[in-house]
Amino acid sequence: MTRILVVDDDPALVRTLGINLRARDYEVESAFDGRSALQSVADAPADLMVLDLGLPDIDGVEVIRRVRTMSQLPIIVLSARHESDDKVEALDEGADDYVTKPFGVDELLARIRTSLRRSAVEEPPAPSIATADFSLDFAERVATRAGHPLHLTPTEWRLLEALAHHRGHLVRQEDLLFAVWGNGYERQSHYLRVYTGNLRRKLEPTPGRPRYLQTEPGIGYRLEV
Amino acid sequence: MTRILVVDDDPALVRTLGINLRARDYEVESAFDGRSALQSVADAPADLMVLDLGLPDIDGVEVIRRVRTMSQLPIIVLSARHESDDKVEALDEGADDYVTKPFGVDELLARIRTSLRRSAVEEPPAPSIATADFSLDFAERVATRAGHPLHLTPTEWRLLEALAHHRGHLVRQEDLLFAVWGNGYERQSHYLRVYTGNLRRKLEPTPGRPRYLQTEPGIGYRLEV
DNA sequence: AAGACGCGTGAAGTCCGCGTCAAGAACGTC
DNA sequence: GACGTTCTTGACGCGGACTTCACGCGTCTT
Repeated sequence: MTRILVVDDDPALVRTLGINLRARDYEVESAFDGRSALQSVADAPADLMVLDLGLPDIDGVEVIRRVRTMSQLPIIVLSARHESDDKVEALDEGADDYVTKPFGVDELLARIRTSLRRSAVEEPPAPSIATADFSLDFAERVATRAGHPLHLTPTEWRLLEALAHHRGHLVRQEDLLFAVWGNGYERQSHYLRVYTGNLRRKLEPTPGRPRYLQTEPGIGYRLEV
Repeated sequence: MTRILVVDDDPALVRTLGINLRARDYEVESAFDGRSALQSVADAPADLMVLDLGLPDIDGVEVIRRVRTMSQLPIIVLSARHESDDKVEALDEGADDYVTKPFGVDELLARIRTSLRRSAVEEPPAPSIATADFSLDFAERVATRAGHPLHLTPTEWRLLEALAHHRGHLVRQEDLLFAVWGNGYERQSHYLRVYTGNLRRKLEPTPGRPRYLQTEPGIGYRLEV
């Protein structure tokens, strides 16, 4: 199991990021300041580190410097600042990649995959789903309905993926929005209404009476299989 | 970030090389003699090594020999014009490529890319493919279309190989780019558009409506046989 | 009972990614 | 040094995907 250490002083971001990473079958560890991040690396280094540069106690670049004295694990830096000074400095100190906030999970996941591949850690597999009415293969991106191939758009796949990883469990709107559209969209629940509608129209035998994709009003959605 | 170790006793050369490599987003480490080069490899081996054979302290070939006891990282040898004996010897000891001084930076960069690519994807050639419309023999690098020989460029072969290696499965854009163009090109999906277009024009019976090389928008491509 | 709220649906306008063409640069060959 | 091939990069059109809005309906609140 691939372990990822997320370091950020924003608890909300750490939480949503953690949920999304766990949904991809990564094992997630979190730290909210530089000190505990360093402690974590010293104790049991993860396979990859996602590090916010703006930490309360220690400067982010300094964290990188100290981590590098202990481990060569890939570091992906997050920063709200657009100044390239930080970027250059962080990369010089040994960061592997850089993502500016706000960012989409997809972008971060892609960079995580790339960094892990460079450090020769294999990525976790994606699950598949098969019901009486449809089947979904996330690795191959193939969906069938009554034996016939079914076309799903990229956004529909992303939403389904976020739901499928927590199959049987309630997924909050904010988490779905973050998983599919990235942060900064926490309030725009129109998206979810439109795309859950699309999915039900394509997957459910009776879209008006959903059997698999269920609504939890005010909270979120649940994929029941 | 890919790290390259440059070893040469000429500070001016090390400096200009460093500038050019950093401009290409490589991380550069330098050493001016064999001893510190070996030290560097022992401490934290880079992803690739550029090594001048004429070092002040240890013979270049000897450096290669000792490096090979520690690491399999690609080694590109720099040598002055006349010493062809050294070149052969260096290759025998496990160097991957050589460049004779004086050389162009572009030439060295090209060889660096090639070596990194080789070391990253050390895969056996994909097995042959034969369909109703064309046949591909990767070991022999021979393609035919309707019985007639068909010419494919090196890049087209590499792309086809990357696809054929996972035939029937979805291959992500990032993976294709990495396999064909090497590090640092993960985001330039323009290449893929051009070269998938080339391949379809040469292989598909109706390039406008691909039967074998299929697009998964936003994700990647799939070779269906 | 009336209003507020959230969800589902359809439809319009915009945007984005893909495929295509073409020109210039780089490379290898003679 | 000239030529042909290959690679790289830019521009552009097109179709599908996304975003956004308006509206109807059901449920919950007061």
